[in-house]
Amino acid sequence: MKFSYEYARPALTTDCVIFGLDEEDLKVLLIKRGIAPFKGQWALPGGFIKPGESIDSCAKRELQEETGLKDIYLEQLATFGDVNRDPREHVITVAYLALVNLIDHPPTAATDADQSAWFSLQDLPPLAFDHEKILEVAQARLEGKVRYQPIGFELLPEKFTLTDLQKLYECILGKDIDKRNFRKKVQKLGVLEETGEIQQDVRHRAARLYRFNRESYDELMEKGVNFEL
Amino acid sequence: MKFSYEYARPALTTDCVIFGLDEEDLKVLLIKRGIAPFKGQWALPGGFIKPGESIDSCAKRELQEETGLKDIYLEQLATFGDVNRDPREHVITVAYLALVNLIDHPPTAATDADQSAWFSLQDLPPLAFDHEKILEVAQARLEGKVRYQPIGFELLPEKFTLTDLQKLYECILGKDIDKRNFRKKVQKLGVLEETGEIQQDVRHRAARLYRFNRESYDELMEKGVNFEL
DNA sequence: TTGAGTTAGTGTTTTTTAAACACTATTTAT
DNA sequence: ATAAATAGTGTTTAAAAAACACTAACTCAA
Repeated sequence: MKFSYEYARPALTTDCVIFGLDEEDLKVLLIKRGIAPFKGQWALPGGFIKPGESIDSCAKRELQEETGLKDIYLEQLATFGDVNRDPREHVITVAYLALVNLIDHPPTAATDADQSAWFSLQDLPPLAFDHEKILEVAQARLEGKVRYQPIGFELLPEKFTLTDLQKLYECILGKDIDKRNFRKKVQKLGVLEETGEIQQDVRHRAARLYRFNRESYDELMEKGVNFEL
Repeated sequence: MKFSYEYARPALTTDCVIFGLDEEDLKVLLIKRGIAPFKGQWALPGGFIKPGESIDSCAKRELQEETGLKDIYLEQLATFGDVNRDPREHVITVAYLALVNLIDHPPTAATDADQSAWFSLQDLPPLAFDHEKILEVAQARLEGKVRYQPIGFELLPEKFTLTDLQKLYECILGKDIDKRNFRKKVQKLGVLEETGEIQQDVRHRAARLYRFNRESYDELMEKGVNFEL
């Protein structure tokens, strides 16, 4: 008990909503809590901010410690500060939104004994704290984001087919998209380049593989797009 | 020094970027700091969170204490937590975005000796802390917001002309808009109703006065609009 | 009272974008 | 050879956005 203050201070944590695309499905990474409160329940990865640490660094550190993920897309989502969101005391959490592709970044086991697992958004367990609320906000953000920013880079592997990309949008928006219109629109963005390669080991006609052009992609990320579908 | 913790805790504040529309111009409300650090400099209104207070309540309370404004539109903007943003110690601030119309809510003097004043966004003094950064983020949010949500209710007086509304959009977007196209588009939203009244005391043809229909407005606010201009 | 000044108010055409829609091509597996 | 699976490709129609200029109503001053 070395740190004393004149007034009570709420504790501060970061939590991270990590979305990943797994073949067909948009998933979120959860960890099973090893300690109370909510011991044994699933929760968003996160933890307390350390002295001298910025909130961004805290989010990155916790992400790596608890999931092994690093150098992935991370943006601040919102801050949740209801007085009773943590049964122990007033804990305020800054939530982050992370996107990752599961092929290039398979998450490893957590450093502490917590288990981690990917859950489909349609099939979630009950979550600790107010993490269901946070997850809802994250989903809404992702759905909005997709309409004015390109979003594939973070969720897809380096090389992907146009069908992969379309499925990504269909997952996030939760609706079917016309194949021809989608391709027209996405090609017009000018962020895709053909690799010249095609799919291997598929038992049907192989699709062409594309990659993103990093420069055009970042430019679009900056200035925004209107990508209604 | 009654409150002790095992680990150091950053202090927590809220700050508020309050935009107001003043005749022709979008303005932001600043207060002159009465105490160190940055004594005598202009800053966003805000202050420390109190024990047992949620961050939303803190923002509302500070807003009223420092500017007299209450019951105005307020949304969470983002949280700023760089270690050195406050010279005293690590202070994390949750920033809020507020919108207010200056006619119906003339802000009163602050409760403490701080002065407050409206500044045009084109003509800002140097700000305390990282408040310039926060203001930038707020402007960007406002500019984005305007494209998918109706926004006039909070910034305009109860009755207003179509030209008032157009000027509001021109201020926020920083560009001229075609009068006929604007009117077509805004009328099609279905949130305006004629009051039957016209402007008084103008030295030219008087314009019709409109008001928002609260229900349709809130509905649009909920489900979003595409309002590119 | 007349004319100059000021802002209000109003439609049409053209261009662009979105939406709807179905068949052929290529490869694998049997 | 053929059935099964997915890839790939254009055109037509409908809707939305953009460009564009004049008349109307009122005030003020000569």
